[in-house]
Amino acid sequence: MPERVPLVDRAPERMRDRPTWLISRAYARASGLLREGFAQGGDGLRGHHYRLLAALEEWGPASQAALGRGTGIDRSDVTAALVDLEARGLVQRDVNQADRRRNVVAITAAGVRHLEVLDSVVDEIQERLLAALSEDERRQFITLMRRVATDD
Amino acid sequence: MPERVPLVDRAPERMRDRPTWLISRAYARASGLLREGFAQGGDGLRGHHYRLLAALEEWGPASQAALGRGTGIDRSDVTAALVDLEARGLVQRDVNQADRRRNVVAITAAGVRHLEVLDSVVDEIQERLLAALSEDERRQFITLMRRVATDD
DNA sequence: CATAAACGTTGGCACATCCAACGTTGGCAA
DNA sequence: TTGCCAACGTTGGATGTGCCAACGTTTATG
Repeated sequence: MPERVPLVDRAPERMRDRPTWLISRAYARASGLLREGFAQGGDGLRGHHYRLLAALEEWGPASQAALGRGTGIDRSDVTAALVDLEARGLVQRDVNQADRRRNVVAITAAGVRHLEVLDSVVDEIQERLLAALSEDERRQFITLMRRVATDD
Repeated sequence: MPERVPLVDRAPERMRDRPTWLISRAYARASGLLREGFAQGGDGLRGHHYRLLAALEEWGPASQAALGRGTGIDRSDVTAALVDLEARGLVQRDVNQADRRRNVVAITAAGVRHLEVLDSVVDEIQERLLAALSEDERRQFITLMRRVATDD
């Protein structure tokens, strides 16, 4: 009984076509691919690190609280991730002299280079994730997904 | 600066339309709704418990290892969830006398009743999750999602 | 009969998410 | 100016989901 059944179908029938189930399986697959990709080309960094590097590159230097609000990452998790990034020299943190409660966080040149590496890793993963879909279907998927993911 | 921006858009631009990002946001929303629903009508049960009850109701009594293989839940997590379910009287476990390594797990009458409650909770959540989509779009979404979630 | 495999169980790790509390610093109103 | 409150960064912890390793027990296989 080899039971060669895709994981998404190894579920009671009443769950198989439920959006919540499909989403959880897609999430498991996507985060597995991301973890794998980051483990290889990512120097031990993870989703939070990538999000923060990208935010800093696009929005310029910011305080940690602003980063948290902007990216939806909890303040405490921002702190932890920035400690890692700073230890790798990908980010620089200084006390804001105009308001000494705040840090000014900026991406470094090495951080920008690393972000570009991560970008290509992440891009390749999108490709693998949607490999089964045509171009048209990919656009549809993204459009529908945006509306499901938005909790207005 | 109220910044009334949906969480899905509170992200660096390079991430906003990436499937991995949209999936992770949809997952966060779906599991939030499920947690909320289970907390109210679910007696402290969670996804694993629901999956196992549904599997037992659909497939009949089974060993724990078979349940794990059938549902994609790790053996150790199956054990933990069944302990909870048994404590609530929703499931019965007996040693299989024909093979004393195995337990025979069966859903009880109370388990079936509880499963029906959970079913309606879960159904209502699908409705809320896809509220923004038309009937046609929901079918499209499910079709596409199945293919993305499948890691053949 | 000896070795290997399957079973249920325990304990642990990793990750993402979220919350509470603390000391520090700054803004603002009495 | 002073006193209170809010924002900041940080620490520590809880939760849920997913894995994996190891163990003793029991069965199957050589």
